[in-house]
Amino acid sequence: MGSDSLDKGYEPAGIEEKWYKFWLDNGFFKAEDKSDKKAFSIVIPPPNVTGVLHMGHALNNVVQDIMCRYRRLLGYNVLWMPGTDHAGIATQNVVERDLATKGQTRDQLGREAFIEEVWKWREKSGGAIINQLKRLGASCDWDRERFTMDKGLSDAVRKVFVRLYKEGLIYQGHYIINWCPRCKTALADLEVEHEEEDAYLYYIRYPFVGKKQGLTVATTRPETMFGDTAVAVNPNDERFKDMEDTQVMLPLTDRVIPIIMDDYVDIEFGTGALKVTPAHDPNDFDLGEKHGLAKPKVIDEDGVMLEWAGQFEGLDRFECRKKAVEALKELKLLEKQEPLKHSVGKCYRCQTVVEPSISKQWFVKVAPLAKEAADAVRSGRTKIIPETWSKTYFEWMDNIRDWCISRQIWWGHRIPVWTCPDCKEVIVEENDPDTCPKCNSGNLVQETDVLDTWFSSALWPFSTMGWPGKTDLLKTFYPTNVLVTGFDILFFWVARMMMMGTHFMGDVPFDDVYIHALVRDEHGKKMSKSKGNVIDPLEVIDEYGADAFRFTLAAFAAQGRDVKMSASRVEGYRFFVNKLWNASRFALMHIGEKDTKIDYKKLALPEKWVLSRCSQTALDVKNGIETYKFNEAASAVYQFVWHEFCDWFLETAKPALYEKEGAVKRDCARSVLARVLEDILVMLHPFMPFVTEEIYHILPATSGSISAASFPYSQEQYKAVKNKAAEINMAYISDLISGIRNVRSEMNIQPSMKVKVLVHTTKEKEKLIIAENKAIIVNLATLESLYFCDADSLPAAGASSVTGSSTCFVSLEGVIDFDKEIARLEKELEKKTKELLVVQKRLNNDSFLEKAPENVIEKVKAQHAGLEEKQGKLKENLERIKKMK
RNA sequence: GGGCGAUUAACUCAGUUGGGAGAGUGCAACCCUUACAAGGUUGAAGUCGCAGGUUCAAGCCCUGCAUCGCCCA
Repeated sequence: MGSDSLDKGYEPAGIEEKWYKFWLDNGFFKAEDKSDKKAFSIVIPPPNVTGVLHMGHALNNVVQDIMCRYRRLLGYNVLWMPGTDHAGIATQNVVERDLATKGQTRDQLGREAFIEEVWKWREKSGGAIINQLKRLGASCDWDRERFTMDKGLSDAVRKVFVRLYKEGLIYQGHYIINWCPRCKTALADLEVEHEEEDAYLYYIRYPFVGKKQGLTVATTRPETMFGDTAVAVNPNDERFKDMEDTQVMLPLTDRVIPIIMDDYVDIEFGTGALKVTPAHDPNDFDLGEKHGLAKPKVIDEDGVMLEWAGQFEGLDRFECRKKAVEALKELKLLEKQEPLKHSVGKCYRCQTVVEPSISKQWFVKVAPLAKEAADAVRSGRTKIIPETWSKTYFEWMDNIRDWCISRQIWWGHRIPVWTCPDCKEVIVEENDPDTCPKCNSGNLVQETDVLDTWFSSALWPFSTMGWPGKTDLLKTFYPTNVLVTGFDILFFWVARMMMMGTHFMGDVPFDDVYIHALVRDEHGKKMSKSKGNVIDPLEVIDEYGADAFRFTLAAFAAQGRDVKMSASRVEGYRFFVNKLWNASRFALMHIGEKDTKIDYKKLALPEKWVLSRCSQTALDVKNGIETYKFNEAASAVYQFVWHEFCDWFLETAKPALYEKEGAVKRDCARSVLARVLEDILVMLHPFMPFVTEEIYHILPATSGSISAASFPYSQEQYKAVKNKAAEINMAYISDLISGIRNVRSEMNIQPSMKVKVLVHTTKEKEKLIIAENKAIIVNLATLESLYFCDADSLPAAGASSVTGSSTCFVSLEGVIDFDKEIARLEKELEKKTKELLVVQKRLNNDSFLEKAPENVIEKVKAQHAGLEEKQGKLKENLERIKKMK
């Protein structure tokens, strides 16, 4: 195919859709349940079914896609398991909002009808994110897409619940939990986000019984005072000794409460006296348990004050705070209020301030599970990358609290627990029971709560593969090779998968956990709707193409650092895509179907060099991907393609390609060009799947899809083409050319003007290299002629450039500006002299020579010799030009 | 309060067993040379946060400090 068919610039629109469809139609993303090939598997972190693609998803999935596509190129049987989770609270919120627009509530519908509505919503608009992932190029095995509410996955949830219950690891209890008054459900500790807020610390006097004086307590939450059942002080606090049997009046009520002693109380904070509200504060709850206090609830599920609040009953909790403070002021019981920054817990789904509250909930006893899961990382069975996150993981695992798994919502896995109203028997079974096994009653009542969504997500690595069945898929792909995720769900999800995997599968769910960065805006701020700094990945793809976007993410995905994203950065990589496109366009003007065989004996220096560098780059890409250093892989290939292949190889090959040097050289150049371009496409394919597929199909000697190609350079191939000498010699030639170019530029020689150059060299080897590559030098330095000269016939008026042991004299034909050349040489001489001094200093240091390793000393000596030679030549040239003047 | 991390060129960041400070963008000069002006050539630019210490040698290891960020309580 000729270059006529290729546009001058690469236009991703249309091309991306075409190839994505092609891949799907040809089943390139399908995993085999059983195969002789080596297996590689990843389960996708299931996005919420309500979710839309954001930058975090984009980075997360691009990283996974790079690994999966790379492994396919290596010939692996790859499973990338996709799916979504049912996001209990979030989804229920969405559907309830929908209903509200129609003036309906879920209570009006009733549970069953409501759940039907949710399923309908899911069919219609759920999982939009799946199609958005496809725009990114994600090569998931879509036929296997899973949803946490699917039958199979729900069965797994039941099995796990029942087993944990029977093992005594799930229990029901009356404890203090985090309650969201808007979502009207309990939340796990993790689901509460703490935020610093400006508030007040209120100092309230609780009078001693029958007296005016009293004890002053400090609190940020005066509305909870109605639930106070004690005031606590530290027994070591001098101020309160002898108060053991004293009682105080609870203001605004007619109740009397005791003063208790407990060294939990912080003497320094506030007044040293702590009001104790066991029903609405986790720490107070513990105090209440310890001291046998009553635990009256004063705030209900809607955040409204209950009966115990007396005159304030029926008020919203925050309204009550205001009113209670006013009332205290009037009674002169409010001594003062001070501004205070303190952290307020909010619901992670709706940002409502959570209310700690006592209620009956289901819990998982996590300590035994956490131990197994933590040990798996301690022993190195599962590696967390970057390693520093394992500290965070241990910190949490070692101090873990029981996990509240029941939610008072309807959308989710209903807890498989039934009670018999007749005999009070509790039945926990995988299959719905019809009658009570104890009394045969048929009036069984099922628990109304559902399970936390994370409970089912925790089973994801094996429930998606058919567990509890003993499937081939599990046999082939469990444990998965790696889990890719952001640190924000390290506890929510990774830790819990580790617990469930080790407990139920007897093996960890993944060998590696790769924790990637957060994507922020270009100023490093977290993207958020309220800040208005959100960049929509789909818009970026529309504007710059998925390949450029993917490459940008990979290039910035350095371990342990956040990715700062901006359109201009993506634009930079679109230029790279375009560069590749145009290099290919150029290549296609020259190569044909027959240019597949390289005659290694006939290769010119740049050809040997580019093959050597290409094989090295492939190795660097391989290492980068396999060690999760995607930025290193990306920059290795970027650097090679742009600054070695395009800037040097293509330029050196042009004379041969344009048939100025005969058929043999032309064919050599063609074959190497074809080969290297193909290698480049394959190694770039994991990063830029679309454009590489497009070009691959246009290349004359390729067939089939690039996604089924082989990653270039096996160990043997690498050894065969890796050529250190060629790299050194080519570096010499390019340095020499750059030296001449520098002279031209500094001396203001027009780029189009051809100049004469004489070379004087003291090393036969350099002379040989220069002679062999004369045409290249002439061409790339824009020379009229290039000849050698002897020491006794050095040119009179010319500017000079030193490379190695050779000096190039650029003829300036009487137009030389002596002062300028002198200044130029002096500047360079100064630079080199400085460098030389540093090196000399080291060599003059006896302890360096004595203690440094041999190879380092050798290196420094060689360096010294080189610098000395260069300095000497610069001096000579300077002297000569000064005499000329 | 506990823990983790960051501080390198104007900007964004690389830099792992300690051994001559790098890239991309931006900037300056010149150039539409038959793949690409979304390009090319050349150039300028850094006491590697501060102060000590270990070492022949420190951006890298140790200690302290400063500033910023995140997580947990």
